[in-house]
Amino acid sequence: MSESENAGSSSLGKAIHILKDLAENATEGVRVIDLARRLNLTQPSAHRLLKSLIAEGLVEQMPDSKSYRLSLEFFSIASQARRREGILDIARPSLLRLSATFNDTVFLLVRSNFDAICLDRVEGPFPIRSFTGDIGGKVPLGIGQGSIAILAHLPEEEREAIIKFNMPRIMDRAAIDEVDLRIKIEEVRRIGAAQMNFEMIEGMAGLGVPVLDRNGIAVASLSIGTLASRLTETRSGTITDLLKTEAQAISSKLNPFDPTLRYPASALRAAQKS
Amino acid sequence: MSESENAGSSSLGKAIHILKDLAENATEGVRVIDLARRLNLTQPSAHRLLKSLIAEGLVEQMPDSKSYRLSLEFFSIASQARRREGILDIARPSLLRLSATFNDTVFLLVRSNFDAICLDRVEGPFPIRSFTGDIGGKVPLGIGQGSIAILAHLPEEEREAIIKFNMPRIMDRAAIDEVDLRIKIEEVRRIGAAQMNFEMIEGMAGLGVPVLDRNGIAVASLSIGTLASRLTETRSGTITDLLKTEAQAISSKLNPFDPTLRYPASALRAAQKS
DNA sequence: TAGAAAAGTCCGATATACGGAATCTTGTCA
DNA sequence: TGACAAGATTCCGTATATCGGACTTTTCTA
Repeated sequence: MSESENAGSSSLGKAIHILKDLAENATEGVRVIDLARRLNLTQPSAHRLLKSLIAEGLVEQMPDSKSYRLSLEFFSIASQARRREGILDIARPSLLRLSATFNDTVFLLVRSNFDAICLDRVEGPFPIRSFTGDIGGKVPLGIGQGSIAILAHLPEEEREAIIKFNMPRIMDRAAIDEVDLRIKIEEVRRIGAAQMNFEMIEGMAGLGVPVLDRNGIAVASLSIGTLASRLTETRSGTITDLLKTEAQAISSKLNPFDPTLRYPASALRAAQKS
Repeated sequence: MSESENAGSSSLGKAIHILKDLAENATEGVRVIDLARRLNLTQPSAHRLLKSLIAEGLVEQMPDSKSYRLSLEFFSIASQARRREGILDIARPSLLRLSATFNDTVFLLVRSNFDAICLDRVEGPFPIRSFTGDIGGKVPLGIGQGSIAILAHLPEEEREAIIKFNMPRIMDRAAIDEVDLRIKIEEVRRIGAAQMNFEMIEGMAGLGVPVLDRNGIAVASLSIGTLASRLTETRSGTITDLLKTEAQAISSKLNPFDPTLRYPASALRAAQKS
């Protein structure tokens, strides 16, 4: 809020802010008044917009309470965006193979502005916690091995801009400062993989490699999440090799005419939110 | 189009129609002019709305061509809607167990208006094709075993309304008429599971059971998708039993205060689209 | 059961979205 | 390669959809 000049005006902008707010409170549902207060809307406006969103099927009112929440229809519509990149179908066999081989959970992350988004994951038998969480989960570039693997393999100029923008968000969520991050990135660039160095989540460990496009720029990453105790010195070498092999296989199948995920312009707008 | 009175007016409505159109053409991307023609918009309007959607981060313009497509940000936002029901986390262990036991792909479908939406799936080693497809996929209630399992265990009045509305959509996608469907539903109600009777997809077979709430009304279904050759007479009995056991386990863990997925009012609006 | 808080509705003023026309850009064919 | 066509983008005066204050109805709470 505060000095946002023309961002939230226009009914469309407000409606989208409502959707984002509902997403953040997806489990409990949201009352009109709280929504209005949070987004600086009048009650009538909030109500009217919610009605419109319901008419379009993106929102529904919870049967018992009066609260509103996102509809599954909305989820279903947006899920189509996942197919956007051919990479989902290309990578899935690799994920299945890797998960079966390691007996661990494997992630496919792709870059989206200043974040990495989990496009797919195949679960191993061990329960794990990760920064990205489930499919659709988002994490700033720089947090987590899969995410760092991408960040480290972006063009320098872009990488610098991302570090600058993300550093506060990173320090907010993980006990790393900029020096740590830069050392880590250098190491990742050297060995072509992000190895678990410090446990960012208690008891958890990860290992990620970038998926590069024809220009050597990262568009995605393959990573595993596992118990720290399972990522021994001896295992991690083999795991890295296998991840790299699959990443290479995916790279070679990517449509060379598929645009890489670059967002020169929208960087501005992303800076506004969050 | 045609006699839509106030549905598509209001910039919000138009913007949402754009999002839906972009979702349908997620892989290729969409040109302004095609969008405008399909949605009966003027070119400037389409363009202006797209710009607004880009400003909000829901849409992005493809770097090489001028085409527009949904952003991953949009996908990430909507993914939160998946957590809406506690059922996702409750059911996941069951899915993992079942998939490991059968060596086949297991689906969790939930009801959404006249459709079933795939909330989760765990893949087995055999490549399969299904009506619902991947997570987020949608199929009319009445097509596919998991979907029929839900339909068969809804209150009679609601079921009739759904059959009436869905029949054209069903005949459009599967070689079934209303008599077939009603016979099938009776059978499913009798044995509490939707067994593969006719191959709706060449070479594929499925088997689904409903997940009931405290009132005995279906809120979801567990189903497996497999090669027809793998669903032998002897296997299907055991599979049905295991599915039922897990479905029962899920039912008992569902929060009894969680509202069931009923949509009495929004049925109207759903009838307008599609 | 009364009082308060939230939900939902109405309506006139006005800010905002609309689309025709003009301009710029991209693609195509001779 | 140049010139034409189709599409993308911008401009701007006008019509209209949106806005919020005030009001009614419903739900919560003590």
